[in-house]
Amino acid sequence: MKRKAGPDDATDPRVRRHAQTKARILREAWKLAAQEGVPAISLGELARHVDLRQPSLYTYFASKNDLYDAMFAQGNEELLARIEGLTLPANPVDALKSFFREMTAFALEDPARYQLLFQRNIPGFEPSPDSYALALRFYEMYTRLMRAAGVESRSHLDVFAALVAGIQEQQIANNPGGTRWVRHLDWVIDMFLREVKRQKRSST
Amino acid sequence: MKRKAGPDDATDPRVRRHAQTKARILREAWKLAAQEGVPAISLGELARHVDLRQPSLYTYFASKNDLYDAMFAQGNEELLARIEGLTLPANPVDALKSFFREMTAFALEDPARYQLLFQRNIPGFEPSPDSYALALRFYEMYTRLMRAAGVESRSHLDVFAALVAGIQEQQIANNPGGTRWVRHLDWVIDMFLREVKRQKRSST
DNA sequence: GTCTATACATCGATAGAC
DNA sequence: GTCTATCGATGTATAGAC
Repeated sequence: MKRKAGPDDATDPRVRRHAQTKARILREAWKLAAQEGVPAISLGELARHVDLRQPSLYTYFASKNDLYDAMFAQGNEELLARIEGLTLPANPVDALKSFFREMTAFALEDPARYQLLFQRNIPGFEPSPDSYALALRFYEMYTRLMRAAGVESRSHLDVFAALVAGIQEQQIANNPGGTRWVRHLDWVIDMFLREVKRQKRSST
Repeated sequence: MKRKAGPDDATDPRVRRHAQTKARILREAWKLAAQEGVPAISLGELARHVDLRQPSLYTYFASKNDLYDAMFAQGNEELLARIEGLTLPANPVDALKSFFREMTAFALEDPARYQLLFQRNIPGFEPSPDSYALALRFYEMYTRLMRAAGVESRSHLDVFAALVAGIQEQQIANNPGGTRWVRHLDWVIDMFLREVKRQKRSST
């Protein structure tokens, strides 16, 4: 008995073409975001770059927020694929360094994407629960690696994430393309782990 | 011989009134910024709050950028007044902690002001040279105190500023009104100074 | 110095023909 | 699915009367 093709059937050529155009729009949206920042994307400009009229975009995204949400989800998927694809060293400290090296490379190669995923300044954008779940998966990986390196408390997790974000943000804002800040990440990690050990020692 | 009153003469009642109205506009602009963020300030809304029509604002500010610049300068002057008004402990480390305690309090009491002064995300705003000179004075104070505490290299100054900014930004973004991040500033300072000492020791 | 009126631009979103 | 046409709102800035 032949199954009737639903709107999600990837073999339906109309569905395939729809998905392809949607992907093309997203690709172009990332390009625009890289040039002028995510908040500066306008649907009119985006439509011109994909050879469509601006209202036609609404066939693919119900609203501008929907477009942002698709970008947010895609960015998180890219990040997760890269992080989960890493073969991490057995040594937990080295694993942590590899993790952050990869994450920092990801941040620097597309600051707009980093802004969308981690700074979330974009006015009027709120990620959907489904997209946000992807972001949580990254955070869980972070906590797991930190725990393996001896960092357990929420305070320490909070502070360390803030320190790393601070370095990455200064790098992107003040020295794009360089390494003025991020080249110090390794010793900052060592410094922090030493401090955690020290606090544990002195609290007993 | 009586001096002719120029347009800067503070005794000229018209000049005084102009300055007062300008100050009132600025006060209201800060209020609006605190509510919806600096970039969301619109001249129309601002005019309504000071009981003027929107075009009348152009008597006081030549453009929106001029308004931002006046806010930027005023914010920096407030910060400098607070910092320079501190009676700092003789111990350089304690002095550094006092300095950052005051700066953090300043940041938390008006996140929009902090954003304008230190994050500078505001689209289309570029501070004038005069205003920027104020920001440099703050940075000089920072370097002076750091040097007194044994931190000399540009790398260390860079990294530490990034760490502090990271903590402050996470605090503002994720826990406004709380102390989830900033309550750790003191031990982060200690940790950093210890690390600098350690690096000096091991490099000889 | 303040006002009315308006120019001028940009933007997101919808209606409805094809 | 794409288009033209348009709505409706918002925004900065200017012209010119009073």
